[in-house]
Amino acid sequence: MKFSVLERAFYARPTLEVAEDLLGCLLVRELPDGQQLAARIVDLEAYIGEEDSACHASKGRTPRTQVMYGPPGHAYVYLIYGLHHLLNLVTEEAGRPCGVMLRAVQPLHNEEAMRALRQVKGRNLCNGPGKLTAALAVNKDYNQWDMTLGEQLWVAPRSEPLQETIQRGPRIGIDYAEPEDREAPWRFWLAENPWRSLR
DNA sequence: CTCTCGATGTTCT
DNA sequence: GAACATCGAGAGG
Repeated sequence: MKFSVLERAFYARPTLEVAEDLLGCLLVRELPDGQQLAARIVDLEAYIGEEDSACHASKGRTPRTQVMYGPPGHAYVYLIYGLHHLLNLVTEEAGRPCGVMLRAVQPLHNEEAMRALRQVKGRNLCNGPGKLTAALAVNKDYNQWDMTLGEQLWVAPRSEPLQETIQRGPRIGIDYAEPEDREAPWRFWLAENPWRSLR
């Protein structure tokens, strides 16, 4: 199976545009043993710059947020609650700290291998931001990874036009943010897709 | 089905 | 020392 690669120009656009266009695209993972896994992106959230109080970069440039200030098309992976890795894709031009966090994916290719990595039944496999990283063996070693290389971890364009309609609403789990940012409809998902995140 | 709670490590105060 | 872009187990309805 050969998957093509979204190039850097795709990510170097306004974050909300990138977020919408990423829905239905394929997150592709190549394991050390050569196995390829692929899953459709069905649920995600945008985090938009220092002025977005929900964005990690709202605290400014730190060792942790450094990668968001770098060029687009790189991965921002961090550990949350000491347990779960979350995967973001850096967007917009270098110097502007923005990104998209992946919340849920739908297994498309080699689901058995994902189940081997994460032993659960049903849609529990990857319908949450911490679940999908486990199912695809993504951890903080992939922080700053260049997603345009087309090796180990990358995103491929939609294999066919979107059938589902796109829905949007407020982001999840950001109670600490300012009300206007908490309410901003910067989460996008595919309507009625059973693989989307539960919350 | 719902709710509550504990786990665990990094970051920032 | 608190907070954290979460998850799963266990209790109860």
